Amino acid sequence: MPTTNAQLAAIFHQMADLTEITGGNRFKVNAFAKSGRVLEDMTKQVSEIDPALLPKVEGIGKGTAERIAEFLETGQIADHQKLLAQVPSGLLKVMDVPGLGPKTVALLWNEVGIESIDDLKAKIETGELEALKGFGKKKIENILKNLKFAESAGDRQRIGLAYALAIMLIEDLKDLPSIEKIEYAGSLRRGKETIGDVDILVASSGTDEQKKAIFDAFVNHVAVADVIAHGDTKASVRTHEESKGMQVDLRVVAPENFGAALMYFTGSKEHNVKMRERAIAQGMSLNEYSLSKDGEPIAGATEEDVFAAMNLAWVAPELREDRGELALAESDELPKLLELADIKAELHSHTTASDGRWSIEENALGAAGRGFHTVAITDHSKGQAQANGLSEKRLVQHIEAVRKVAKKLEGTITVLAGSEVDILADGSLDYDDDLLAELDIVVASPHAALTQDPAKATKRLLKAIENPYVTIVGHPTGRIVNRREGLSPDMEAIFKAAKDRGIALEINASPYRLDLRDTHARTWVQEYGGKLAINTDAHSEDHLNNLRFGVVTARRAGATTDDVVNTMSKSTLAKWIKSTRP
DNA sequence: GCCGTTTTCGGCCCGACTGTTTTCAGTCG
Repeated sequence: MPTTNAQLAAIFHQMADLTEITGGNRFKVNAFAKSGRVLEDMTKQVSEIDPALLPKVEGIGKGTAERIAEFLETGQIADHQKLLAQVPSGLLKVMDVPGLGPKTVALLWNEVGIESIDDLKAKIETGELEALKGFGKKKIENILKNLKFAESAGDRQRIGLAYALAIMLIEDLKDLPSIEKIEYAGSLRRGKETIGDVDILVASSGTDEQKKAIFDAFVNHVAVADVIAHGDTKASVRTHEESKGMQVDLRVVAPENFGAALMYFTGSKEHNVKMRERAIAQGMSLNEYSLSKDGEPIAGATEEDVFAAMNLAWVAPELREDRGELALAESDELPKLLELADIKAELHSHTTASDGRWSIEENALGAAGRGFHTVAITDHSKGQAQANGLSEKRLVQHIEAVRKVAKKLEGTITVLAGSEVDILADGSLDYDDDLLAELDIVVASPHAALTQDPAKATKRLLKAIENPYVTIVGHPTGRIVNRREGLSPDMEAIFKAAKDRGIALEINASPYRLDLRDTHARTWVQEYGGKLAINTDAHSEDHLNNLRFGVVTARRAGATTDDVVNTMSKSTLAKWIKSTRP
């Protein structure tokens, strides 16, 4: 996300929090938060959008448009500054402590003068909090526990970790008697790159006794460190450090409610709000149990039932972000999203020649084992010395070795000799064109100088895209989820140039990368009609399992099989690669 | 503050769990 959009998004989120603490209009709070969310999702720099069109963007009205203009002109927003002046800055951190919301924080501030986390700790120590109305022993104990957690735990975790945790729990619970269905929901099901907590939903028509057994198994699971809540229909736990202390919520519902519950817990929250408003407009009401009319349930067993009863096509979870999906569902114009099984080629993978942990042949057979018709061996170029990148001389030998394996495996899988060639800081590539011409396919990726400013980054990537031998730009921004921001180039300029060249931009499927990210991929596909390449960047067999994360990211972008080069038939793919080269 | 095929004014989603309550407010998702 470009810096300005990120700054603005943060300001609007903060205005929402501050307005909440000061007891402002709660609908205004929602509106501020919505503006923040919309800004986060934008690919285009807000400064490049015609100010007259800005209020037309859903979630941004006259007020927000004016504030954005004010920020672009002066670098700050007066209303934001006014709110900041009213509320001690440390209070916002206090609100981040789980269990402490705006009402409690305001009370702590107004009644005992707590203005920061340190104040909170001190007042608990002196026992002043116990005198407050509504503050019992248990509540204070919980605050202490949550303070500790807030200090040690990170925010959201990468999807790879959350997915592994969810699958482990589901595997360990699914055979309990009376469990009819069990699925993960939440942002994990929507395929977001990071997950706040894991939601697991169970359908059961079992006895109270059997349901109790399900919850008992859950809260006593070996991965569980702490039980946060444990009721008759719902339990929440915190996991051990191996799973980064992630929170997991388990919910058990009757089978006739499973679909409505799955929708509810899959979210997003914003999508759900739109669905409920829509139900009301149609004279019905929707909750996590069913869609009902005049108090009588009319749908709930499956998601399809509920959507159909509201005259909507079923919306894939990845699209449930309140980005216009309901309008498309109403007119039955939702894209037919690509599926994991549609992927038939891996176009970016490594071997022991550079930093992979498997041979050329193991790699090729691994890809063949997944049902792929083509694999490209793309080891690192010489600039990646720490990854044992190939010198020109070694690359020539490597090409030979790949061709030998290719010949041996003829009829099993097509093996392409390629390279993941470094895009150097100035945009030149790490090998000369003469050498690149010898390869079947070139993935060009940035690896170093990932903190350069946006203007330089844009120039750098544009120069690489101009190279006639580049077929795919690999992990275009070089970001690492939750760790490194990576490049923030002018994505629109990149898209335009890549589209003109007819090359593909990669969604690197590693849960550490997911680069392009969903919002970029969405613009690339929806607005430019650009081609995506979804690659695992496999350094070993198990990395091929990451493909699912690349696919859900592409699905979040609304991508169909037509948008993704890895879904092409063998001959079409070969033709397409040729078409990108001189 | 945002929004509109019942609306440019007057609405704006819904339920479980907890802790502290003796009937409910706050938080969370």
